[in-house]
Amino acid sequence: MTLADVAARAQVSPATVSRVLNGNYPVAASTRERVLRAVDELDYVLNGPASALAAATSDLVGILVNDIADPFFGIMASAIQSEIGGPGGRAGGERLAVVCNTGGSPERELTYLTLLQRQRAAAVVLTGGAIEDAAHVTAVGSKLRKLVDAGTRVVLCGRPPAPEAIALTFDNRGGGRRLTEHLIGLGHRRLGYIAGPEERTTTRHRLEGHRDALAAHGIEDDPRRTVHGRYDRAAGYEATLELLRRDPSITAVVAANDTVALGACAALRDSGLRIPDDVSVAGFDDLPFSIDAVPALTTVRLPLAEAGARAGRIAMGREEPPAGGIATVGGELMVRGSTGAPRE
Amino acid sequence: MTLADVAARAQVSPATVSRVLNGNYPVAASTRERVLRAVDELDYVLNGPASALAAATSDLVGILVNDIADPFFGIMASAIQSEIGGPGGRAGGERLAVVCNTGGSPERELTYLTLLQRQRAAAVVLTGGAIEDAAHVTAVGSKLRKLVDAGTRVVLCGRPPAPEAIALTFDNRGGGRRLTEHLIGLGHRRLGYIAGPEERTTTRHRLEGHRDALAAHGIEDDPRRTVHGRYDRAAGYEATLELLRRDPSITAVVAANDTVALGACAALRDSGLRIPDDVSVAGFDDLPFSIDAVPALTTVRLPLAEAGARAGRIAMGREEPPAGGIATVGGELMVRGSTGAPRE
DNA sequence: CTGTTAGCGCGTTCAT
DNA sequence: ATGAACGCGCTAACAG
Repeated sequence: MTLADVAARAQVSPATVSRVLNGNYPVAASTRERVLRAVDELDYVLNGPASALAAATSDLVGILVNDIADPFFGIMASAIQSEIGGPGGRAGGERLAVVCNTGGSPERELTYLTLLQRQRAAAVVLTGGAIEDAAHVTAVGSKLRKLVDAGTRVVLCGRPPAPEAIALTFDNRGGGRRLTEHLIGLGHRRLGYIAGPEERTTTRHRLEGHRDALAAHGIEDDPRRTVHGRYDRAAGYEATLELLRRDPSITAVVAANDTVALGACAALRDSGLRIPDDVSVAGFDDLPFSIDAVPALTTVRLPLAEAGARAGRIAMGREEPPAGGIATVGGELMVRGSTGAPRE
Repeated sequence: MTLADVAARAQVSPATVSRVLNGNYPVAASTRERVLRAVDELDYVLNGPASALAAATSDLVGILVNDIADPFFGIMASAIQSEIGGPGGRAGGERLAVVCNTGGSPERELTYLTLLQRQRAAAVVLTGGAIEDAAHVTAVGSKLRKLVDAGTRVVLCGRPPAPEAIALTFDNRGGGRRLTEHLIGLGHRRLGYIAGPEERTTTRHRLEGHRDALAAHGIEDDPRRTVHGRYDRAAGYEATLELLRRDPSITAVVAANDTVALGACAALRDSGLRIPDDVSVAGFDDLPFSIDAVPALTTVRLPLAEAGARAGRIAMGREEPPAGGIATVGGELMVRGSTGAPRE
């Protein structure tokens, strides 16, 4: 079943069928009608690889995420996809917006980029924090450059800027600073910090913000009060127990994100400590479940859906990229019940 | 930059380069070495559309989900992808496992299936509940049949069986029954039920299980005690207020899933009711956050990751499909603090 | 507005 | 074990 079959049935040339299907060319209404009817009767579906080969472009758009099971990425991916999925692709049809889960692995990130390059993807959106390993940064950078050179639009969303691409970057440092300042303002002086994996930019920036705030208020940054772990609940649980072991006098725990904060809350409760009476807890991201924690979680809201939608539009060329190719998206401090004044 | 360029540099024919890259054919070790070096030096990347066209197959595998921002789907998608992503694709390389977010829209589901058909996808995995609208069921069915006929492997994961495909289906009905039986066993007689969207199979099956349990214990199924809504927190919140309005004497609320249950908890708290002292609450799925609710949520655990992994392996042909093409995956009742005996 | 022609880059015969 | 030749199905120039 090929274009030629449709053409024969509709009594036109294959080229005309192609023009009808792609809609990028004037075709007489009556002809179009006839062709579409033939397409329908034959149940014809365009051969994607063949058109991609002939046209040297494809309808595929890749979205790379670090962890698809984490709503942080799910929300962004959903927003990106909704801006891309609509009509406007080749073949009068839709684009195939597609989410690739790297699982946080540098190798898989590169593999997916290669695969998308191989498919001649129309655009690629990379989301979330990057790995800071020098070799990997170089490798990704050169991959992105090749993609850009090949005509693929590359957008970073919630990821630090890179010279090769347009970036919408989150103000993790500023958010981290304001969050810790909020706690300091409440009177806290001994704050535990649960950071994410060491090599992630998100981890580093949020931690730097925290330290900025401590320094600005003349509070010593005791390294024993910082623990690194994964961005998941179990890590938050473990890290909190470790923090309490190292220094039972802490009055607040700042977590790398909301998921980790939930683990921290569980650990505190299991240790017989009340929130926020004994220990305050703060998260980051403001994921949907954060407001349901008891007490509700103080956190920094990141406009994930808005940023994702914008990244999607830029990737589609439907919105102007920001001046200089970089835009910083700020977070908003959400003060809720999980933080309060320290015990006496 | 094409195969021919690599061939020239390696002093061999294009055919040989193709054979080295695809590894499906004997090639002298020395020749292979030379070719691979040329590939490396030229930074050559195979043209996906061209190979797919010539070979009439592609490395693309599609995973359809109803809501990518919902961890229920994220967890399954992650497991599926991890089984697919590995080596074993064409071109000695990896497969491009790709997640498509339908957002619960029938149109987008069909669109994505067409897009994957157009790309000549190697396999497609559809996850989660299906829409019961007759026209849509027919449309999807015929689409799946065409995909199967075209050589695409189609697997359903957490979705009711269809004649066109292999299915791993969740025992939603049994899980729903056991959950409600648990509450009845605690002494509850007036149970509110928050169901999902009307037209979803998951909704219907869970609700049927609930009703089975009521009937088995001679409890009248008062229709005023069932409310339908979306599978999200806000819907759970609203629905709970509605249930309380209709019948303030209910002693338990069973929710369509954990996310909805969290909304229910919030509504009960905001209404001044204690959980489980005044009203018990139960969810479904056992998503990671459910254990962090206060009190922890009684729910039915579905082995999402295991089922996803198995679906992925079947889609790759690395595991035998179940006998008869259908396997039912059971849920496990997790009794936690959110359910208890009714007040006096 | 429509038909004709010539590739797009690769896999796969068929030879050797 | 390797090379030559053909065609996969479609799009894009170029005519008309």
